[in-house]
Amino acid sequence: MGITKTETYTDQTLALASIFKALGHPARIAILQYISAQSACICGDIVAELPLSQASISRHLQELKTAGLIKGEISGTSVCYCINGTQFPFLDAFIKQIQVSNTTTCCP
Amino acid sequence: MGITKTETYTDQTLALASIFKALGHPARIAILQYISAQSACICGDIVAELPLSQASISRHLQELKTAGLIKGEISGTSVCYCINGTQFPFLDAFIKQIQVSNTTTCCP
DNA sequence: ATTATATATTGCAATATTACGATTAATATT
DNA sequence: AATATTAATCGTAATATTGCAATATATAAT
Repeated sequence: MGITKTETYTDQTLALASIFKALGHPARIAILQYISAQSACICGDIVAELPLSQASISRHLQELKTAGLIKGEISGTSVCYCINGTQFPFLDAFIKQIQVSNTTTCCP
Repeated sequence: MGITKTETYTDQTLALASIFKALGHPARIAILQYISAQSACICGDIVAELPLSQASISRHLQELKTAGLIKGEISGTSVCYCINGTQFPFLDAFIKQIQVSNTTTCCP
């Protein structure tokens, strides 16, 4: 029914899932890659770069911000977006944790 | 509109997004963690472990398998699931790539 | 062969996501 | 003050996801 029983999962599991969910769209991957590719941070020319409307980009940026993957600073009439690195070690740890078990034992 | 213009993104971007999307649900995170927590691989007692119906678990397992995150081997009447480690270095590389840019420069 | 067990698949219904156009809010420029 | 620019928000339509019940399939045990 499209409902997820959030109370039955640990906070960590829910947090991981929500961050990965934010990464689970090509537009948001592309936005992250674009922001990270510039040495300085970028404002609204992400709109010019991607084949999406300004409204759609804005929504994706909002989702990335909510997930804690980017920060946005208002500078005059434009907004400067940058990578927020705080969540990535968390993701990294999860990936490593899963990966390690793989190398030890698996199906015979 | 729920449509994603797949032709406008690179294959790599699409691949990353689809793997992250598969990770973007707490049930699937929990399934991965459960499989990896066991030293040997596990069959259908994932159903006993999580508060979801057998059908729902089956769907999630299918999605994880499609994303290349797990493998399933039939052994008699049960299926043995294991982590498929091939995709994780790919994810790891992406995360590192984004993270690096963060440390160099960001909003003043 | 029949029954039991384990997993997969299918067909819904409820909910969420995605994207767009239009509008709004806020700051800059003239 | 009037206009332009930038970004967020709202409303709407199309599509996808999620989860359950029911069913199907396949192997094991009796």
